[in-house]
Amino acid sequence: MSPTAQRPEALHQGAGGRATARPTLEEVAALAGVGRGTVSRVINGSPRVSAKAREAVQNAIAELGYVPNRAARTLVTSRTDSIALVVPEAETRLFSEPYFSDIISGVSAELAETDMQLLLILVRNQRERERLSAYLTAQRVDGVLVVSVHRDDPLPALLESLEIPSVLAGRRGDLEPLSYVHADNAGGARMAVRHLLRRGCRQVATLTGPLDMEVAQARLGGYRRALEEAGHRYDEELVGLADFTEEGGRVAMRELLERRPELDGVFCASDVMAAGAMQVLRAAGRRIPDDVAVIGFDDSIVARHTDPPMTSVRQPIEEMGRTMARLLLDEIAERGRARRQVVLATELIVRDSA
Amino acid sequence: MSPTAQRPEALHQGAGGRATARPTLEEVAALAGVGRGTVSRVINGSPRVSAKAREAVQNAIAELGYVPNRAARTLVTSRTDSIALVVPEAETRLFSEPYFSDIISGVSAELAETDMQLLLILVRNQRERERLSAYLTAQRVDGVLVVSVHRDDPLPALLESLEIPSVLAGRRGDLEPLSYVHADNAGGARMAVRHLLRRGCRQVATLTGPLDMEVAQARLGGYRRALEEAGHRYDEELVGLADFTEEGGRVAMRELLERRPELDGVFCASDVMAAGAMQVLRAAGRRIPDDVAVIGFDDSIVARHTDPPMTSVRQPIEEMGRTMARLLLDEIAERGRARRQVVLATELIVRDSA
DNA sequence: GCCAAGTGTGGGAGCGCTCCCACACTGTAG
DNA sequence: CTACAGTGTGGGAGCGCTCCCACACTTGGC
Repeated sequence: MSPTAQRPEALHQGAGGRATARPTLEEVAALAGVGRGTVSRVINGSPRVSAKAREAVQNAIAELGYVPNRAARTLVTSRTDSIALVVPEAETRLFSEPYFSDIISGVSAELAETDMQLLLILVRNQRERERLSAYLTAQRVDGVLVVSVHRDDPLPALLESLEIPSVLAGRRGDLEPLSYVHADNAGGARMAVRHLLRRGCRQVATLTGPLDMEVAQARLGGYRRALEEAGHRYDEELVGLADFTEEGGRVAMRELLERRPELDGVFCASDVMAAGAMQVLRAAGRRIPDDVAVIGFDDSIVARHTDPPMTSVRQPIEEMGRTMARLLLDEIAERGRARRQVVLATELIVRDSA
Repeated sequence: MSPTAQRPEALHQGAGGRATARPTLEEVAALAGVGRGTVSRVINGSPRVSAKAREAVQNAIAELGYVPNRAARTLVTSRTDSIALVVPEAETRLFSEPYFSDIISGVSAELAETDMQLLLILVRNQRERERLSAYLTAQRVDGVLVVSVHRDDPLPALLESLEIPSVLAGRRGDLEPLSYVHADNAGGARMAVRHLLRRGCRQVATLTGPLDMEVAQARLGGYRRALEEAGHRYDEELVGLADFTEEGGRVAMRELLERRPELDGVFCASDVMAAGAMQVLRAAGRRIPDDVAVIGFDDSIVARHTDPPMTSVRQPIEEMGRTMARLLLDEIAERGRARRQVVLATELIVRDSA
């Protein structure tokens, strides 16, 4: 039996193109003339290794092209060196599209320096929720990133009780016990509404997201605060309850227009809602921004393509992804460290709709 | 020493909330009154188990809440039960945004039934390319899905030589040796151009993507074919070379307009290019679609928000993701099976721009 | 000169699985 | 009755690592 035929599934192409078995710690140790323990110490950066031994090992590693076997390491340490990014399916659509890929991009950028791998888990129904629980209970990841949370989402509580390091994008409420990163939604909303007031709007309405999400609440809160600071009364009739979607924006805008035909400004809690609202306004014969000024939220690709181009609040999404990853890595490295909260600034991008 | 203090990192919350060590095969075997081998056979669905033994094992598994340890299994089988989705960073932006999340969504839907996990790998520079090679060489995944390929991309060749099961979204050229799934780009383009001709356009131009990508070539090919089938001459002056981006679309459209002011139709190989082109056309005083009809490709979110709403070619992206996953699972299950190619139909979504 | 503490090292044990060999039982043919 | 194939089963070996104990060798203080 030829040596290469023994375990065909464990072969790989060596540097020379020859099929060779993957080298093990043992082989590295033999080549370097040291014991397994020393090689392991070198690989894991232990300081208790002499310079001479370290060099010999490093040479051997380079020569053999040795790469540690992750499964073997996981088996003994029960670390997995991987983290999960959990995305409730609905969210990939609900959020403006770049949100999703920018978060991923930020997370992945931050992880690039480590040898953590990123697992993507979409949860689209109850069954998959349960699978996720089993998955997490079975400790198959070192930590969890959750892309968005509703107030009654059972996942954060699960994470809390399992004591798995985790970081949320957004929070459930003011007293979120888990670590989270979020944009300054209230501040962004406030900025937007102040902009509307400054340009002379007297009757500023708002289109909200689903109020079981803290983001939606915060944006509504910022709207209210800006109005009250400017001495306006907060008027519930100017608040259109919607759901972040384009169609929702259209419906709510129509109602708003019926209720308060005199409105001259709308702050929308998402760009797509704003796009829907703009269609309705235009259909109703209102000029934008002259009759009604409109501001969106997210500064997504849609904002640049509406007519007129939309003024919108931008949140630093990629930065949020990076920060989430960073917090999570810290929490994994230092189990039981205090949970942390990070708020990132938003920015008003002024275009032509307001 | 209390039993629970022995290996604190290997504890988990049992059903009752009590911290218990994760059960192992051995414990299941003991409870079921059988040997380790029998439990293993039950778990892996071997037919060589008596009904009685199988039932006893299944009860024990349920009672203990046993979940196999993946690392241990990987260590001996050298299967990893995970596949990688490789995304060249640039592409997450280049493609219309839903593309990315729809592919993921399709892949993940198909994987939901299996216990494969999805690893996401973004490659943003040369260094990460090399890390990816090392990663693949170290056999850390059972298969690879590649989101898009350029003609000179070294990755497919690497996958080929490593003989790792893999499926591409798109292909490098006609003779792609790897399995791939792609939309009928040529057919979609042809459909779009025929639509333009049918509505009376006499001078139909096109804006292409980067011609080192097969998608771009195919869409250009479809454009050409439709013209020639209708008895028109293929005129290079009507071809604007661009790069799928909005800014590229603007630039190319301006040049086209200068070269051929009489043009009355444009087929654009992406929606965002079409959006850019529409801006330029409007700035030049052309009415859409009356003076110039415009068609995009992708039917992305942008298409619904341009003014007027854009006619566009839709590709079944989620279905592509599903199909890719399915082909890959087959290839993993049956090593060395023939590579397969799947072409999915495209569809023309008619709105107001043409 | 001795002991104590500190350093670097080798290698056994063991993580939780799958693989496979050996063996005990069937049942059927000779 | 023996022989033999077929079925179901138990458990040893071993995957490649980390952990940790034991040991050799150094150094410094008395």
